[in-house]
Amino acid sequence: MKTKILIVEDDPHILLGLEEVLKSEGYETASCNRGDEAVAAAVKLQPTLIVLDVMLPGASGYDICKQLRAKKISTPILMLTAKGQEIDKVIGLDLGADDYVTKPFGVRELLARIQALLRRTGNASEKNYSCGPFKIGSATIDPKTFQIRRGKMVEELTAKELKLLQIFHAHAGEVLSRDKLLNEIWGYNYYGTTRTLDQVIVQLRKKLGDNEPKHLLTIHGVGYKLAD
Amino acid sequence: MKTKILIVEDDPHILLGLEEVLKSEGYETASCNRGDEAVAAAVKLQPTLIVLDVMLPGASGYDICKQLRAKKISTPILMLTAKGQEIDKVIGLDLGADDYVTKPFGVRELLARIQALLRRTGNASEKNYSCGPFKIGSATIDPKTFQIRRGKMVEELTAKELKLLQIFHAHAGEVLSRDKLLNEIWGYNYYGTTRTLDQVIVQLRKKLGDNEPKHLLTIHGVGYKLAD
DNA sequence: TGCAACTGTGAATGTCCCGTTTAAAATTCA
DNA sequence: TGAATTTTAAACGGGACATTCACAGTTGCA
Repeated sequence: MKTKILIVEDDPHILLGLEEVLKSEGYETASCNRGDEAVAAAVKLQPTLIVLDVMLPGASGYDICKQLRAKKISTPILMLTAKGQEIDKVIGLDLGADDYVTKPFGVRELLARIQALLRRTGNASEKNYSCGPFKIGSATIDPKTFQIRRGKMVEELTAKELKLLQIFHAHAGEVLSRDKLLNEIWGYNYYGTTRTLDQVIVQLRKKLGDNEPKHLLTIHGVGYKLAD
Repeated sequence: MKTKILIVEDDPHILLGLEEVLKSEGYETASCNRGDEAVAAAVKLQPTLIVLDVMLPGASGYDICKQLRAKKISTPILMLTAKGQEIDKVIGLDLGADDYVTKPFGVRELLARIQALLRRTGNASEKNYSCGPFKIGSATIDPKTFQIRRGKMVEELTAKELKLLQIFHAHAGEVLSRDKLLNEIWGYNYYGTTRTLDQVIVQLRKKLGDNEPKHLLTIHGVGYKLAD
């Protein structure tokens, strides 16, 4: 089944652009250019995801968010906000939007966020990372408890550490570039240094007892790979 | 291969500053100070990324964006805009710029954004070649894991070794000149000796178990070719 | 056959990437 | 708010890989 995206946007220029881009990516699109019709459209069309402008005739994006959540509709919402608009309110739990993009935004960023959102909410075409325990070398990782066990040693994992382990596990044996890992874990607009990743690797090698290293291998100039 | 950045900027002050900064960061730079020459320059120079001022003599940054995208050139574009310029609606969708920085901007911010842009546009150098395993003689090469297997022998490949193998495989049977190989792997302005290539060939023959040699054949005075 | 140009290869050198430590900043939690 | 934890940043040394060197071996051609 195709993923259906509802776009609520009054500027015809942007709307057309969005539709074109999303269609070219294989999404099915529907649109709505008035705020006061958006809720009805969402109910009727049952989209997988909603892209919602904040400034709209009829009703603001904020209102729509609230109304949808009030109706117990939990469709993921990606907000479009202009720079300077108060975004604090948008992402908070009180409104229920799941992510936001500030205009002007790049096509790639938008797509990345849509994908991320779909993935997070479990509607992704790609697989989610499993929640069951798995092993790396002699260590057992349990995503549910954020713990890593090795013999009788038990240690806690941080969110980033766990995620990195899950990615490695899902792509066991494959070489994963630093860039790819950074994108996967830190998101598509992370402006930090690439050394941050090393730090997590260091911690993981310690917790895995991987001193040689035998499991988290460095591929010089490229990235890392997991060898069981 | 060095990352090449094309700077399109008419203010010589800013241009020089940008060039200096980017060069000191290890980027290769090219520049263009007229809008109406920018598209041609981008086509000719094939930069990895374009830094594009909005206000330009000849043609505006907006136009250049459009023209490039119309030509299906998807080089990532970082826009330079003055404060107050109306970029909101235009920059993102219908124009296809990927990010922007408002003047005056800090060097750190600019560099961070360039890095982020390069990262998220996935500048993996070996992206063009297929990712599935392939065979050369009795050896199996797996690009995903950077490994070469021959019977029960498994060895690791370096990035350059893998890339060279992929090129040979993509042009199996063809004679590839040293110059062509050097250009493909080291980039179009590499001033090193041609002996560097030989060294990689030596390593590969070892890892392929190609002693005679039977697979990586030397074409005297020209280059090499792969015979399966 | 002999010369000149080209190539193979081990070893020396150089360069840049990564590992690691330390500390600061951000975040969480009490 | 302040302590504890997590995340990010900066700095530096070691080491892996890339490159060059030197010389022997090979090829092509007159």
